[in-house]
Amino acid sequence: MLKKERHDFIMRQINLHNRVLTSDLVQLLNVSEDTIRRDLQELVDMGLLFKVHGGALSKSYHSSFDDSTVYARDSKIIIAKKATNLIKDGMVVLTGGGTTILEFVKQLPESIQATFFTISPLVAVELAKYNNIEVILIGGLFSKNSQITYGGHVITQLSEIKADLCLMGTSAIHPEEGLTDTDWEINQLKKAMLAASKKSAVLCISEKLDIALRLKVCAIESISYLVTELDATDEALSGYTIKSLNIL
Amino acid sequence: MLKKERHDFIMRQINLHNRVLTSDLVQLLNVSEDTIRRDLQELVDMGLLFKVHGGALSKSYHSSFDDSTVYARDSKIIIAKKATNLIKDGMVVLTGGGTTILEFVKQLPESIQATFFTISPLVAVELAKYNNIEVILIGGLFSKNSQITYGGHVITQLSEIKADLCLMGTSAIHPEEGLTDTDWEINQLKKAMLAASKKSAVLCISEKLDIALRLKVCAIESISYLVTELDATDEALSGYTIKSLNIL
DNA sequence: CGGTATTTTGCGTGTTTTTGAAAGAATCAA
DNA sequence: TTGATTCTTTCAAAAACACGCAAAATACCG
Repeated sequence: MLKKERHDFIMRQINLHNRVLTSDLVQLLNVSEDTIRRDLQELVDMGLLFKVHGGALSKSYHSSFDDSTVYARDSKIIIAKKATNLIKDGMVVLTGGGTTILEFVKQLPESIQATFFTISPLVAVELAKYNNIEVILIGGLFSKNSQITYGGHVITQLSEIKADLCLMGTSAIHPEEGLTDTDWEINQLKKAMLAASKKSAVLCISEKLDIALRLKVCAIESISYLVTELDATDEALSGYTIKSLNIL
Repeated sequence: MLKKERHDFIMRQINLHNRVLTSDLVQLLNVSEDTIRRDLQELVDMGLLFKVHGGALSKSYHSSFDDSTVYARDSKIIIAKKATNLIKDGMVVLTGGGTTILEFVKQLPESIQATFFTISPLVAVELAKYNNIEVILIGGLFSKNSQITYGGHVITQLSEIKADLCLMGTSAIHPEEGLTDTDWEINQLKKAMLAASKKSAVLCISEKLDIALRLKVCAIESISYLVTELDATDEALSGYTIKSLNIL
């Protein structure tokens, strides 16, 4: 393999994952550590990446440090990590959009092997960084507010698929009223997503608990998993302890 | 074997595999290393390939490399600005993906009112920033390399729409060979996109001119506009001056 | 046809680039 | 702190390279 091709390979890895480990590259490219180190140094000299102990980072990663703008990011990371346990190799998963789902994708283990359907372009792009995940983006009208596809076309396509698990963020959840929403289109969409999956998991930060909005998506009996940043035994979750709903 | 034959042979190898090793050529062509080196140098001087230690690479191969810094960004901005003149209020536009298209979107006037179909999630997200643009994302399998949707589902949907203008980036364009590509799926996709539009514009940085790859998309007669960073009267564009093709 | 210029090619020589190994310093994680 | 990993520096061998030269082939011209 030519040096230029190695550089190319490394840059592709960087652009894909925003980071790269020296040791991984040694294995993948089958050359000595020294060669990789020299390659990385040359790429640094060209100003294409950023070297750290153990590997290298994307230059743009440095600037994307303003992830702090994501509201309640710490909580969402906890939720995301818990949710990754639901994904097993070989699964077919359907996901919505939103920052929590996006965080969930980032927390997935590197080696996971699965098929993901999603209505969120941003989630699709993030999922594409995993080698063993097949990504199918469901197309349709693109919503400027929620950055997901919606509308009749999306719902038609959802009716044609059957996933093992549906992962969605939530606007509001309530023990009696179940999942609720304010937007008619989003409401329809969520119903269609639930109908397209055998099981469903709702990712929900604790402050959205015990709230009911105008439009009902489904009862909490229709949900299989509720994932919050709280401990499963937490007082605030007592209203949700029914047999069909796993809290984690 | 004549020199010209060797050159042709080398170029065929390059277009086929995107790369070639000096040592391989020595064996295949049964000449000395020096001869091969001289051949490669001459092809470089003609601007047909890219020489590296150990062999040579295709000029278009170069493209996947600099995604982070966006290769030849200045040129792409010039192209993008020119291309925005093609968009009129009320138009239905179909776009592909790639950094040039993305730059084009960023250069659009704030007030533009139009409908955009796209196979690129990133383009969709960028388009969504415009209030008066309706965005329809065409869904399907998501390609990790090119960050666009592809496959049979995309092509089926493309067959159902009719746009006024199709905007696409390009891997290679040649006066006789027309638009060409190396990837079968992308090739099919581009054909479908062209078929779905009344007119078509190709955005192309000058270094992709006069290159022919393995798979043909269409003849240059099928293209309505060719947008490069060069002046329309530039020498390098002389081979493309046919009646049906507007150069800008 | 003969003689001269030009091109092409291969070879020898010396230089540069690339790569891996070794040794010791620096860094990290527990 | 201690042990393990990772880094840096230095060195050596192999591969690839550039340059000049000369033989062979080809083209050109009177």
